[in-house]
Amino acid sequence: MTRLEGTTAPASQTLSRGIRILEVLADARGPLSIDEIAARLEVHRSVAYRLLRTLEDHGLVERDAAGRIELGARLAALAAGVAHDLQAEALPELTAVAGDLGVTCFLAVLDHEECVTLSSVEPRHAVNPVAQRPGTRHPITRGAPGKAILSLLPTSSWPSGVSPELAAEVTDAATRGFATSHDEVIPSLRAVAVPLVVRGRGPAAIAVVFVASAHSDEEIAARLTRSASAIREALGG
Amino acid sequence: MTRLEGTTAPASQTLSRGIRILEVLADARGPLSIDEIAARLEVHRSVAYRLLRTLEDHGLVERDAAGRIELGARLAALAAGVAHDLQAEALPELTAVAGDLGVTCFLAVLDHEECVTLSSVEPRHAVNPVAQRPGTRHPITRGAPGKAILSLLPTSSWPSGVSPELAAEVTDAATRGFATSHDEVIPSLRAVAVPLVVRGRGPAAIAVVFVASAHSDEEIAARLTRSASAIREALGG
DNA sequence: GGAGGCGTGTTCTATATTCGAACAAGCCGT
DNA sequence: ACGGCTTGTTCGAATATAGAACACGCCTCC
Repeated sequence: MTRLEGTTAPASQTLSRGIRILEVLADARGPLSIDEIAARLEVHRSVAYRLLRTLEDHGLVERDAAGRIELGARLAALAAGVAHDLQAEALPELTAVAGDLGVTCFLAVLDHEECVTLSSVEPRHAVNPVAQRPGTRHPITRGAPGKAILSLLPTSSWPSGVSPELAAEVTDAATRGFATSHDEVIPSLRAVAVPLVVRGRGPAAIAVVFVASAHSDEEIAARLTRSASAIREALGG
Repeated sequence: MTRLEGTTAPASQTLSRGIRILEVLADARGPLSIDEIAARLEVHRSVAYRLLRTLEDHGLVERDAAGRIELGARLAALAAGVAHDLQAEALPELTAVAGDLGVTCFLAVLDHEECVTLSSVEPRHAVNPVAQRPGTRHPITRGAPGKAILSLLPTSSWPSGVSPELAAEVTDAATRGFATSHDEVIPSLRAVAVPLVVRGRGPAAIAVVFVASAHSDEEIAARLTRSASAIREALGG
């Protein structure tokens, strides 16, 4: 097979296909047969078979009772290593905020043009536990944490298609020091987020989501800012 | 390079090396230079470079401010797809248990001979928030969730080197329906775990950890068993 | 009972892909 | 300016991979 993109950038075809298997499996949200995987990758079955064997050897995929393929638990162990020090320092703070304010509190980081939740802590009787599971992704242009991160970036690296309203909102967030969202990602949910910059690490944010809160946005933001400072100082940045 | 294991099992060398990069990075718990990665893999620098480029294209690794390599946030998104339905159904139950009993509650699954935490919910003011982060791994022979999972397996698939004491404890757990641990994984912490079997999926467990609890082990186990049943029924198995 | 579909797993050779050396170039300290 | 440390690029050789064809087990449906 001829490399498709082979103009300037050398890349490993085999590795890329292996990773695409993981992406396809994550996208499918359920087990897939080898043939289905091969069809989605547009490769021969024997190729998919050999790649899957290798992935299975490393625990990145597993087989269910029917012999079909699904993502392996080892991936969770790998993901725990993402921004390890940041997660370790943030988790106690997330827990404290969730407890103090009675809301879901989470840590999100920038990934290309998306905002990915790394850690999340729910208060007792969370309103929507599934909403902010680790791994949740949203475009950086939607939601409080995305806008908080956007307020850290120079406009030159903003994604294309940012509306004037959003731009105004982000500059507003930059001056206030926090971003909010209302009915933006999940209906009837509100969120408050503050940016978090740690030395040598990409832009991040800590945020809370809730249906209703006894506190004002400013009070919540002040609490989050305190935690963000604590995390930043713990990591020496 | 000659394939080392090439007796009966064909495997992809390139993909395997790419995955080993991720393992090395997770193990290092911090950013690594390309040369360091190449040295640990025992491959030429240019090989590591091309593999890293591919991993970076897919967002599985990123570069920090100094140009060094670390695990990418996209991994967290992939990990969210591991046992997706199980995690989705379990999370509300974990939250309820953590709130009701005031202890950390988590979901763990079997991965080869290890027990991997997938989801975890902390109560307010958790005693040791870092202990049960998603991705935490322990040998299946240590800790309450491991022993609960062990009690589901036939002795033929037990790991080698199970002591008579452990065997007795596991059979005891099988009859009682729950396993416990005390000072076993983390000093001065106790844990209670119940096994969780879902149709077409590998053995799992839900568990709690605490320094002290107002409830007896049996009461906690009964509460966990209720949640396990609810999860199992929600997944139709 | 046997044909036929659908699934996994194996073997094989040509060739495209990968390997790995040698080279180029930036950055920072002394 | 000089070494030492990086990252990034080029290119031929050769090896690991791609993909076809085949073998097998397990269903269903005629």
